Amino acid sequence: MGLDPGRRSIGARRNPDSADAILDAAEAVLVEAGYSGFSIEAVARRARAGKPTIYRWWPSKAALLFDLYQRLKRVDYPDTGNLEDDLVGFLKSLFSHWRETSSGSIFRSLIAEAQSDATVAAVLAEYTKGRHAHTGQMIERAKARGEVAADVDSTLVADLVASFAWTHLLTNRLDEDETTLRRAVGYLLKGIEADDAGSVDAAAVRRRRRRVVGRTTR
Amino acid sequence: MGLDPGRRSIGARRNPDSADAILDAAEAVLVEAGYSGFSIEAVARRARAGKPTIYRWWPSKAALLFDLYQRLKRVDYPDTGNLEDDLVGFLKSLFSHWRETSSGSIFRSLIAEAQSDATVAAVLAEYTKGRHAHTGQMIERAKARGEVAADVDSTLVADLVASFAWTHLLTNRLDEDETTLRRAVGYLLKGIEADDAGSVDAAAVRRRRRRVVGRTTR
DNA sequence: TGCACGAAACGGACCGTTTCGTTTCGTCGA
DNA sequence: TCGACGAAACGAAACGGTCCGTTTCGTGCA
Repeated sequence: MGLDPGRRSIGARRNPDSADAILDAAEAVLVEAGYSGFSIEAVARRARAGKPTIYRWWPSKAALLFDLYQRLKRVDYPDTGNLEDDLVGFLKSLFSHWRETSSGSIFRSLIAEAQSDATVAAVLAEYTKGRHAHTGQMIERAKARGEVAADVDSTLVADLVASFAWTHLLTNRLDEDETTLRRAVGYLLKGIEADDAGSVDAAAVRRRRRRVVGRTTR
Repeated sequence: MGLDPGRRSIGARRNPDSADAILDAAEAVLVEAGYSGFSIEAVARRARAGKPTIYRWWPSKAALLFDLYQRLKRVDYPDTGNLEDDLVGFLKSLFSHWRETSSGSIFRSLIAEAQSDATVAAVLAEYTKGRHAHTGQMIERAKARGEVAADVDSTLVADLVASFAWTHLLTNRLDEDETTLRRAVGYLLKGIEADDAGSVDAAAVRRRRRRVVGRTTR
């Protein structure tokens, strides 16, 4: 929370009831009216608060959304000793959290807001960097167990996983069943290439990489 | 274009110059002022057109954006005979198209707009479904060549590839070099799991799939 | 004569800010 | 110990501004 930055001496303190009422109202407005109906005026009305009070503590609509999101966000980064289960568990946890709380709407709104406000984009980038680090650790653990190749870029893998989650959030597809999640994770872990004949050994299969420069046709 | 639906008899026809001027102005405004500055008023001002003229032909800001996007969109779906090259080529083509024309800004705006307007979301979903079909065909071709396992869900793979593209668009990361793209595609094609010892054959490596039910810990 | 056009204006919503009177709460002196 | 004082936060109202989507008007083309 952006509380009490430049307090000098005496005077009334920030009213925590008011702050709570505003956050509660913000969440309610977002859920009931959606992102398009989410305005500072609407939040103030609902919270029976003055607009200046909101602007005093939150510099922008996005700051309010961020506080709102962090008030809810609790997602598991499982550690089962098996990367597939870790990733599937993470996605399941994230999707249901987004689905069943207002977190989904909030995060969607933040991403949308970031498209028209560079400041929000920067903060969001910082935030997701931290999140990717968590996911990356799951992969690094698997690497340490010898489950994942040593030269794998765990940041990039985390990026791929998060991308999947983001797009499904943005396109209202948070209802994927576990089978689909497991399949998607499976592709990432084991690839989609055919096993060829059973006689060819693994290394050879993977080494068969044509580096054709590939003039792209229309 | 949403042109001339209920024309009855005589009278002045739609002025194509005006339509072009509006689309040109819309593109210019979007590029110069960004999505936050992209308003019907601004477009009308720039095009020296009346707002009613715009509203007459485009029911919403999003419809204008769609027309704008389709005026530019030309992306390659390469067919090199090798899936990795196809996918990398596709991503390269898409990223550079988004980067070097106004397409990127336009599509970003469309996605953002879809977050606050269900109609736009529906149209966008329809559109992307068509695009995924194109990507899916690349995978199906590879399947026909025996390059990809027969039971792979090509729609889901297309979804993963598109997700990567979307997030990079939305987070201003369209400048990935070919190496990174190739790596990302490689993970999807070949997986990230370790090859284990060189002695183990491919099928065995891939068959070693632990289906642990995996109680997720905190 | 019918329709598209540009221009102007409409009421309404929201923006971010300012003004006002009130309330809350440290502080300091009596 | 207590009450006056002042700084700061508060709710309410109003500001000028922008944009929304619509209506009205006069002009011009077919």
